[in-house]
Amino acid sequence: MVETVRRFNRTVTQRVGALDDSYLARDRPLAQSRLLWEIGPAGAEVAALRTRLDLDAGYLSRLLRTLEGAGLVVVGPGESDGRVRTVRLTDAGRVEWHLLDGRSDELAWSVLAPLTDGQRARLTSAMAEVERLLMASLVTIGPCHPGEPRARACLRAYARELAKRFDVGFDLSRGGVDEQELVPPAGLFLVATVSTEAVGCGALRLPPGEPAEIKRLWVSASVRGLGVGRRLLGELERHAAAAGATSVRLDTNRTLTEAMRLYRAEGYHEIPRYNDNPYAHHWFAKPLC
Amino acid sequence: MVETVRRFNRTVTQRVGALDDSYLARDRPLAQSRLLWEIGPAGAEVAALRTRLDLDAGYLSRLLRTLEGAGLVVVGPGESDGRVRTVRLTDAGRVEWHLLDGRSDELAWSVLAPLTDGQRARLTSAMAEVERLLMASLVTIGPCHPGEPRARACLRAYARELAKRFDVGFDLSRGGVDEQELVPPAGLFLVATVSTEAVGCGALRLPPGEPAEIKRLWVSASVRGLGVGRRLLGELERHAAAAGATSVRLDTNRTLTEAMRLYRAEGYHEIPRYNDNPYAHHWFAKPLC
DNA sequence: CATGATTGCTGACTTTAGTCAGCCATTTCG
DNA sequence: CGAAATGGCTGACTAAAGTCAGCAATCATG
Repeated sequence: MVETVRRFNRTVTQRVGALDDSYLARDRPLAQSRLLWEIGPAGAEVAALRTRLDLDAGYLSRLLRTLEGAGLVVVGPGESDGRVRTVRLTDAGRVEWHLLDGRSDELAWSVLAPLTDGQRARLTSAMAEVERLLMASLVTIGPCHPGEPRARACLRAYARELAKRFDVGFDLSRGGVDEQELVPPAGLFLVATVSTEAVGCGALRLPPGEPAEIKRLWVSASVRGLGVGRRLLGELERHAAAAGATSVRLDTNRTLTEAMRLYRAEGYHEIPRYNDNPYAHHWFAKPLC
Repeated sequence: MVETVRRFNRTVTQRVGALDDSYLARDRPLAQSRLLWEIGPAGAEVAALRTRLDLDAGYLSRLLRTLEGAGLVVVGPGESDGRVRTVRLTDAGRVEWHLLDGRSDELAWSVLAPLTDGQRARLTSAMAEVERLLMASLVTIGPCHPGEPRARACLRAYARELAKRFDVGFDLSRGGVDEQELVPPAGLFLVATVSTEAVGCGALRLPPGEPAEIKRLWVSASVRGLGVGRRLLGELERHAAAAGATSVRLDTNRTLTEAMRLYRAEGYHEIPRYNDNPYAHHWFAKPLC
């Protein structure tokens, strides 16, 4: 199995990667093309680009200056936060972007073209499988101080999503969870990351004299369905058990049906209301062995 | 389908590629590590490294000088051809190579580790499938003057292989094929390549007044079983038909059983001896529609 | 043995990529 | 309000990657 993975890494990653890069880097340096592509017709925030492409702030700034100099993008002030700047493609930039997009299509087609129909179907389904499983295995889960940027990014995304899904909106500060409660030994905050991007989180409170409680369980849409939520939940439970808890409990909103499915599948059962969280409709608990 | 291939290229190629590179490039620059790895415990010829890694001759030379300076390799004279130099790892180089090898194993295992047994099995079989089909689709077939380096490399490999397989050895010059006969309009020489490496060839003679003849059909062991021989044969037949030939014929040695299987599968039937090729035991022909 | 092709090496570059410290503007928090 | 944190920009770097022309050794061939 290890041998298969190694062969795959060697041939596929190297060869296809090189081909891909050479297609992208035809008119301008690779980093510029990649950045231009990543900005996209919808525009993007500079901070988001930095984490997605894992670039040094100075280097990114310089790249943006070059693209701006070439008349391909404009960097303007952010919408809500004046420090976060947003990049948009100009008309010329949009033309370039479509050119890159076309090349990407062309490259993809050149892979499919020499194959028979049957081979094509087998190749694409195998590719989808590899991508899915690889993504799942590239997710690493580890503890993180809730004040760290990665944790903050998760909590922001968590709040943004709940605000969108709840009929009444959502305000993180009304959750009644103090940051200090999520630092060992009083609790734990876990973050799931893919390369440098945070794609999920989960928190555990260990209030003395009360059962352990799970809060802030969130998984980014980009990795949903790969078992990340399950892994986060399991890690939190393991930590709670190690700290001596005999059970964990949690609350949830009626709109979060996937979450409730997960809880039930993992052995949680519904219990009566145990707090006055204004956003909660259901309360669950699970005994720890 | 195109969308699937694009997603695959984007996520897998980028992310795994970057991870792979960061593992390799821990103690020394990436290019040096890659080169060291490619040399391997068995050593390699400089010319072979250049085509495999697609490097500039000057750059490669410099990289070798650096590795030599670090006491990891020794560059010595070639065996048969005094111009082609061979690189071998020193004891220190072998240690480094094993370190890289170990890291590669480690990386592969880190991909498998977070998955369940079932997921692992699915991932590795999907990887093998992708690799196979991708390799097949990255093979490009095109005409090439038989004097070009790529063609010469193929013919050398062809001769080397036949010399190994025939009981009586093999001498290309006794084949009775003149280079000029394989240049349009008198004939055709096709080469199959993956990125810059030649992995197969096939030749067509169109002697006036005689049936067309296929010669020098060879496929590198690295891509055998992916239909490259079939594609080469088909291209040659198509060219022969376009040139007005109504049939093609060829001869082969009794030790080349896979080749004979291919010929029969493609509609060739055995015919009586039509030439005095000292290496031939069987003669085949196929009518062209 | 003279000639031309092949192979590799070296010097002298240019371009890309990446890093780090310091600065300023904006926002958040006490 | 002031202090601290955050986000981005610039200058001044270093290192790596890649290119090109010219040279020397070796080999194939007439």
